[in-house]
Amino acid sequence: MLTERQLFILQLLINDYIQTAEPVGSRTISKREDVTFSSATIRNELADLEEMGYIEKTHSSSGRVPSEKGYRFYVDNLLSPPVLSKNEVNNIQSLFAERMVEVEKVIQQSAGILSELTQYTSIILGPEVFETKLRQIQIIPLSKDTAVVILVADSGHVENRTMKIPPSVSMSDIEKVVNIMNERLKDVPLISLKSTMMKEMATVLKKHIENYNEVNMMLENLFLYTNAEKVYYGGKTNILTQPEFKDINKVRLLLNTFEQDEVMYNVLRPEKNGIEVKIGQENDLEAMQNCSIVTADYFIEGKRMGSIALLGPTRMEYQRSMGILGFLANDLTRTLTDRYQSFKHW
Amino acid sequence: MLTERQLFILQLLINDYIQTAEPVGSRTISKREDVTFSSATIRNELADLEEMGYIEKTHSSSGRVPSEKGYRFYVDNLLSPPVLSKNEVNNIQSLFAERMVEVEKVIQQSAGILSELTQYTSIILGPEVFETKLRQIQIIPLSKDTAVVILVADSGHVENRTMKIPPSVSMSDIEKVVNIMNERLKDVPLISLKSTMMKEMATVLKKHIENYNEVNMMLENLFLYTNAEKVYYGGKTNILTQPEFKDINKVRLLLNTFEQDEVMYNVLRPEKNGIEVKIGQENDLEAMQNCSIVTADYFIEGKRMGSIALLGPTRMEYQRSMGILGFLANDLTRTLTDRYQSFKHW
DNA sequence: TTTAGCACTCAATCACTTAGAGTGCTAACA
DNA sequence: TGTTAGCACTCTAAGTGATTGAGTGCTAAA
Repeated sequence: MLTERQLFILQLLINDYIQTAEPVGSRTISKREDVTFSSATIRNELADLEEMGYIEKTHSSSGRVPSEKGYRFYVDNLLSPPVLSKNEVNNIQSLFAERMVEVEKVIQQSAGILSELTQYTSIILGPEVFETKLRQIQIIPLSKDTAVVILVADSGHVENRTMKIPPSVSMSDIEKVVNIMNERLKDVPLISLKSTMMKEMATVLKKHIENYNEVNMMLENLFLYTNAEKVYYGGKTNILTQPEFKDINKVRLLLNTFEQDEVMYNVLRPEKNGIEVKIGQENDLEAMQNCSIVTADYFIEGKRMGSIALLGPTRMEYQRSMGILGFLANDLTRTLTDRYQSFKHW
Repeated sequence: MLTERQLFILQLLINDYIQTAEPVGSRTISKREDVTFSSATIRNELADLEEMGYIEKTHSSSGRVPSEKGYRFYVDNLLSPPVLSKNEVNNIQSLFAERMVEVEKVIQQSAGILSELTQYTSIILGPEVFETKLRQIQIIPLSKDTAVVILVADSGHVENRTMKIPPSVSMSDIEKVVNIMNERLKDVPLISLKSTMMKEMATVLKKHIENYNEVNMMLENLFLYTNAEKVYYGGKTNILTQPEFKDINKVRLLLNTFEQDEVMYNVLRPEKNGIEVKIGQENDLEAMQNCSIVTADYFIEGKRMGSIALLGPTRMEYQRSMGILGFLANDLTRTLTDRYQSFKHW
């Protein structure tokens, strides 16, 4: 168990290190005005804290640096509830005051604000297709053997893909299929479009359509990609300003990871509700083992729709980051729920 | 005027420097088996070449490095017509053999291949809206005051935006507007949609629509953004492996530039036809003044549709890059023209 | 005109020193 | 018994000087 004083010293040390990125020595701590005991006492305490694994030395005569265990303890036990500055609150609220029409834009802007306020990299996972439902499906022919299929979701999200039409399938068949789809698939969640289609439509299609097999193949291809959520970034290169990223190879590794959406999905899919912090090695990805990620979820009508995150060095301003992130997640939840209800109850 | 031998030496020097990234000395050159004269002779020649500004020293007793003038001369006069290896040709052609349906995908894959073959960063400017024409316009209501507008171009390109509908405008009005638009705006190039609309539709609209002013405002907003071409990247971080990018600030500057599409449009819009090379300071952007860019255009039915580019250090493998780029531009032109014709003559 | 030879320059590297920040330990003190 | 002053010790960072080697420019001879 840690004594009061050890807690205090650990807190001071981590705060100092977060600011300076330099190992913190006993003298530095003792010079603070709210510290009454001497550097020698602090040395003793530091030795104990080190023995317990909360702090480390970079070399035998260096100051101390928080270990990951130390950060974990700090985040779990030593943070006071975050207070946002007026400026920060204004910044965020003026964003939502704008009442932008497009969800994509709201999210992109949120990412921008997050990274601007924190100087870290912000990552937002767009609303999951999970909950959005099909509003309408349309097919527009482009040439004798290609057409564009357009799916409109009730969230206003539009997806389109170009597809090849086998020669054996006639345009009137296609029209029939589309009509049937619009009847049967309306309000089906995008995510289960494929399975619902296979179940619900097979018999109907067989009855009305000549070339059932070709059509079926075509439709299978159409819904092949569960077109996953988009990942939005703000301040992608902000993280490069951190001294821990002077090594260009780390940078490359990280930036490459950013490009792989599938990988990022997993990074952002939090394991528990609320604000979650992953510190250093707690991240599975090699590229992120010098980083910490703070994630929060946003909701629509109480259902989790996506998440927003801040990526910084392990030496991250956790308190402030968590505060800003939580606040924005709330506003995002409120805004999107409002909007969704206006769509739904229409 | 340069003598034969000076040309030869300059060529050797640049080739060597492109490979090694190290200043080249007279001895290094003299050791090559196709060099018959001594290092002392080469020193004299190097001194002359330096005086003429084709090469530089990094310090008073260092080997020589090509100047930008030197690279320029090299590119303009010393390159033999590029020969692609079988492997390279196969790689590129197997890409186009796939016959992907979506233009976006073709382009994305091209970017991938380019960066893989060259280890530089590839940048492709998607087909310009310039030549593609409107095929159909659709409006799908989302709630009582919002709707999604979908524009489908004859290239298969789909654009959509969500818009607010003023309360004074009725759904039937909207339908009328859409009908009129589909009549009048079909086959109008996307780029001139707005102006054509203003000219052609004003009188018709006034006649048929009650709230002409509101509707007009709405439409103006709709076409406000000339939704510009997309920029595709391959190997965004490849350039970081080059030794000239060990400075993290240069990296940041460059990567930030990549994020700004509008800036990149100008980078990629070439001044003349054919394969163009911009070396170092010839680039306007500060972030790219250590870089060279090779650009080539691709065409549809003889009309320029976009460009593809390779970004590397000034010490770039110009000959190979130009070869690969030109070859791919050709194939892209062929593929897209084929496809476009199948759309157009349908 | 070419080349061998030589003096000279400079960056890079290594060994060495010094300064300073930090530690751990011990002994004295409250 | 907990705290602190004092001191020896450690290690890094920064600076100095010597050495090496790759390179140059110049000169004089072939």
